Amino acid sequence: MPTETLHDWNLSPEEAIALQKRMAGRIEREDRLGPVRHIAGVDIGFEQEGEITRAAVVVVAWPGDPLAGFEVVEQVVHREPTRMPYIPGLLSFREIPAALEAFGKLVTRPELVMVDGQGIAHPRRLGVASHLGLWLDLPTIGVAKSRLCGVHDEVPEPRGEWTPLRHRGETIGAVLRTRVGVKPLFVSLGHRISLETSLDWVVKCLGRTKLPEPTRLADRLASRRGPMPRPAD
DNA sequence: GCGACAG
DNA sequence: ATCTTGTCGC
Repeated sequence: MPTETLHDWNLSPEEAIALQKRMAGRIEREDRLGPVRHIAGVDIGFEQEGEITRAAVVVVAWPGDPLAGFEVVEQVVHREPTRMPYIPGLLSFREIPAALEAFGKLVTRPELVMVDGQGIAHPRRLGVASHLGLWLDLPTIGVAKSRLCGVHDEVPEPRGEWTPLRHRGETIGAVLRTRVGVKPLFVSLGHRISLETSLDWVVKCLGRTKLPEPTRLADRLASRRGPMPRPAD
């Protein structure tokens, strides 16, 4: 019997692609967010040769000091059998079911969500951050460590510098230098937020590492790596 | 047809 | 994503 938390994610690649094309039209690319007091970071990891999917969500308080370390308000983990293989362009169908279950365990309702993956910087403009944003009806930002599609110039070295990521004649995101001498981040709006505001939040949440704190914390929790020692001031 | 391809 | 050893730099 279907329940409200059980969705039909068992789609063929063709059906999944058709669904993405339909849902992409519902993505809001302009700011529609209220006061931000909590920011959630989401990431997925795997255990046992990929048999188990592990979704992690970490909620931090805003305002906070990324260099000193944000206050972690809540963090949850959800494990379940992996549903489908990784297929470029269809990542959300592999990761979102587990992510939604993890969000269901949250007591706090974040006002902004950062997702490990692309937002609209996707062939059909519906990366995992956008897809999750629609399901949660929350503002989401896609924070990816590498490129899925699009072209861009070289990014200037200084931290905070960025260059547009373009695809088929439109700007779909930004390639952001978060650390000097380190591969840049691919930032794109997920849902209910503009690219400019997305970049603003990612930069504001930058600590000493390549990833913004919410995503870095979720990344660690998802992969079961313990806390990293923070160098003394 | 060929290469590229988030995690 | 995950696995894994050595290496570079502050």
